[in-house]
Amino acid sequence: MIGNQEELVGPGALSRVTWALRRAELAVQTLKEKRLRPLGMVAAHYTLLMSVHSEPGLIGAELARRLNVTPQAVASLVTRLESRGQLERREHPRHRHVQELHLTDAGREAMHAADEVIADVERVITEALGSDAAGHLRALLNQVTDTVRDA
Amino acid sequence: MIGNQEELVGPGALSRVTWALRRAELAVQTLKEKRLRPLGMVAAHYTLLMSVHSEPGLIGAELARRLNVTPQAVASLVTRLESRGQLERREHPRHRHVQELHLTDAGREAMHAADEVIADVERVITEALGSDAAGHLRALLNQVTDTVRDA
DNA sequence: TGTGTCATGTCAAACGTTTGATAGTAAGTA
DNA sequence: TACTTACTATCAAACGTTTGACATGACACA
Repeated sequence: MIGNQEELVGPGALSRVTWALRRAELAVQTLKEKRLRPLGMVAAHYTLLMSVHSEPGLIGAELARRLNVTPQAVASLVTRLESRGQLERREHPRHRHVQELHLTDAGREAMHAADEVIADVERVITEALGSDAAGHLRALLNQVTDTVRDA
Repeated sequence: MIGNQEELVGPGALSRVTWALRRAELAVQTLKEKRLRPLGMVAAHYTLLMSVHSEPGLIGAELARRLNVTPQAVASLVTRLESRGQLERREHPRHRHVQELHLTDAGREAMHAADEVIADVERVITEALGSDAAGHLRALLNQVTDTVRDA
């Protein structure tokens, strides 16, 4: 019986859910980057701008936790976006050396342009699957996230 | 109407399938790394060993394509795994300066140990979802991959 | 028999991230 | 008030990957 399992290790591993998950995420991410490139933007920039847009005044450390990256990575991105005039740091009203992040008008504009591209990618997927299956997929993915998060 | 869409950009973006996909993949990957660390291995090593195991004699360039990384990244990993004695490069019988990759006994052992960990992560997920939903999820993910790949 | 074309593998440099360490600031506590 | 404790932000170094360029070797074709 052990022998059977041994022989199935190879092919079995390639048909795992986590493998399909990795491939799908990689494919989607690659497409996003490709579509975003003409706008002079990468997915990480879009994600950051979108996050700040949906929660204005977010601070760097909190943003790092939401995006699952290190604070330094956020700082690096923020510095770049700030130098482009798309994002600005403001002093936190209560904590002096804490910085709130806010979008500038240019930042909002860039974000909306990028969001159109991302929304289109989303649309391609949901149309191919059907809105019913797409909703099901989203629910299953969220369940995976919750399951794995406390494992 | 445009106004309505504008206001929905923020919250809408966070409920997208591609967002759920990213979060799930990130969570799964993080768990894998955490479980693999005690074995002195990272997910990239496991993936490479598993690929070579399932297709012995694979060459570097082909491996790079399968894993969606650059040949240089593969070479870097191969060099490390080779120095650990888990992988070996052999001269391709027909093409002299092409290198076939083969697992050593130590490599097979390490791969199996790692696979046990990965299989457990997979099991946690499939049990939480039920094997029925897990199969459905895998099918949906593959459909996403195929859809996005030629878009 | 040359010759062009393609693919593999390697080197070097640039880039972005993580890890580790440090300084500054606010809040809770003795 | 003084003193922890916790959190934020920043600097410096290490690490891994990508990008670009190059040499080698095999195959197809004139």
